[in-house]
Amino acid sequence: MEEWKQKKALIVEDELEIRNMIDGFLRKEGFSRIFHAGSCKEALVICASDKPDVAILDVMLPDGDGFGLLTSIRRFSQIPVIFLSARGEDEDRLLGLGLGADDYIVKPFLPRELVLRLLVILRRVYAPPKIDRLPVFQLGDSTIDLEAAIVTRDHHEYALTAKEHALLRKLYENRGRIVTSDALCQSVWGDDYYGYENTLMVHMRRIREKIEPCPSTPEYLLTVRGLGYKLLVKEEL
Amino acid sequence: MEEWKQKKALIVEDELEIRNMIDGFLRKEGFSRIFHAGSCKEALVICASDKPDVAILDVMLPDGDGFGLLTSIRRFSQIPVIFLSARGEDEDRLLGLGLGADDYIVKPFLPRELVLRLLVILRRVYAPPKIDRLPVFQLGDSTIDLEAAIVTRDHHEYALTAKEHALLRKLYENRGRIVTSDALCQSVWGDDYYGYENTLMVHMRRIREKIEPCPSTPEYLLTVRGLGYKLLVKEEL
DNA sequence: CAGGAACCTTACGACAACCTTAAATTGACT
DNA sequence: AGTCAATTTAAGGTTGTCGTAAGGTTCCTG
Repeated sequence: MEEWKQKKALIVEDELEIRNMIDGFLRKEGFSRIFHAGSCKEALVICASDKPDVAILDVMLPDGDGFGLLTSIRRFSQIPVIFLSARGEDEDRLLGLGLGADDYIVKPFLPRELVLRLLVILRRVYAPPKIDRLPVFQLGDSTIDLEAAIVTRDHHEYALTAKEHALLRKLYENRGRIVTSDALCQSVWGDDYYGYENTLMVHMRRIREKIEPCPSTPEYLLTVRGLGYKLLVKEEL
Repeated sequence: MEEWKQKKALIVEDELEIRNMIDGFLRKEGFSRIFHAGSCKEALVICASDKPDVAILDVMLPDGDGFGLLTSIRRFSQIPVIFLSARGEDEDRLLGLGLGADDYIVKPFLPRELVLRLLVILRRVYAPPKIDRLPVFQLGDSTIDLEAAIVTRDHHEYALTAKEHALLRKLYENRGRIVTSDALCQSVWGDDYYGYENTLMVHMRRIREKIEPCPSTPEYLLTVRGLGYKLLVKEEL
C-alpha cells in the first residue's frame, strides 16, 4: 500500500537548517531513504550513484541555480523534480515548470503540502502499469494464468511461487524482447540485487520445469548468452 | 510530439466569464477538445459520457464544492484533476491534494502557469511507458531486431551474440557515418581495448555472415580502409 | 610490379557463462 | 518448537562464445 515511502528522495539545498527541516518532515511522514546535497556538484554525484526516485531542488545554490542543475540532470535521467524557492516571481515559476519540473513550491510552504505534492508525483510517476488484471496466455501446450499464478499443462496444474510469478510477469511484459539478468533481478529483489545471479538461474530452472515440455531444451523461455533471457510468445489469446 | 494537445480537457466552473477565459488560454496553447460544465451535476455527466483526460475543477460550485465532486468522480474514474480556487487557505489546499488532486492552483493565476502545470500532469499520466527501446531496422533483405537480438533473412533467423549485438548497436547509432575501430573496440571491451583489433575483425566477419547476402562482398557493413567501418541503412521501419 | 600494410578468413581450444542438483536456510503457519 | 514450502547457497558439470593464431587476399605506394 504505502510503498511510496520506500522511494529514495534527494534534497538539494545549501542551508543545512532547511535541509534538515525537510528531512524531518519526510521522515515524520514515513520516508527513510533520504539523500542530501548542498550543491549542484554533490547533487549530480548522488543522482548518478544512488539513483533517487524523486528530487527536491532549491533554486538558489552556491555553485549555480536549480534550473541549470535540472538541465544537467535531464541529460541522463528523467526523475521527477520539485523546485523549492524563496523566489516566487512569476518568471521563475514559469521557467521551472517549463524546464520540465513536476512542481514548483514557493517558500515558506506547509510541510504537509510538500509531502502531499511529493506523494502525488510519486503516485503518478511510479504507478504500477495501469493493468489491474494480469493476463492469461498460451505457451505451446501450457496455459499461464498470471492472475491466478497457475500454469496448466497436460491436465496438470502447477502453482507459481512469488518469485516465479514476478519473473514471468516481467518476462511477459517484455515478451519477444531480451530481458537482461540485471533487469530481472531488479524487478524481483529491488535496487539492491547484487549477488542474486545464481538464484535467478535456479528460479529460471523452476519456471522451465513448469512451462516447458523439456526443461533442459527450452522452447519458450530462452537463454541469450551474455545478454539475458527471452520469452517467446507465439500466439495470443 | 505535442500530442498532449489532442487530449480532452474538462473545465468545471460556474462563472461563465472565467470558464471562457480558461477555455481561451487552452485553445491559444493548442488544445481543441475542451468540455465545459457549470455544476457538479453537469460535470459528472460529461465525465461519464465524454471521458475527458484531465479535469480542471473550481472549488466553489452552485450545487456543491469541488471536493465533493472529486470524491464522486473518483468512484468511477482515476482521471487527473487540477483544483482552481479563490480560496487559498492552507486547509483547502491540503484537503484538495489529500483527496487525490494532482495540483491545486490559487486564483488569480498566470494563464501560462495553468497550461504548464496541465502539461506536466498530462505528460506524467499519459507518458508512453518509457521507451528506451532499441530499434528494429531493415538492411536490404535482412531485418535486424536489436531488442530481440535476431537477424531475419530469407526465412532464416540468426541469433546475435553479445559482442555482435554490442557492435551492431554502436554501428547503428552511428549509421551512415564511419566508426573507427578504436571506437568500436571501446564500446565492446571498455577503455582497455588494446590488442583486440583482430578480434574485432573476426566479429565483423560473423556479423556479415548474418546480415549480408554475400559476406565477402559486403553491401551494408562496409570497411573503410585505414579509418574503420560504416553501416549503410537505406530505409527505416 | 614488388613489397608491405591493412584487412580478411578459417579453425580450434579455453574459459566464462550458464545449467543442474542437492543441501541449507529462512519464514510462515500451526 | 515443529512442519512445510519457498528461497538461497553451494558445488560440480556443460557448452557456446570469444579470442588467438596462422595463412590468405586486396589495396596502395614507390
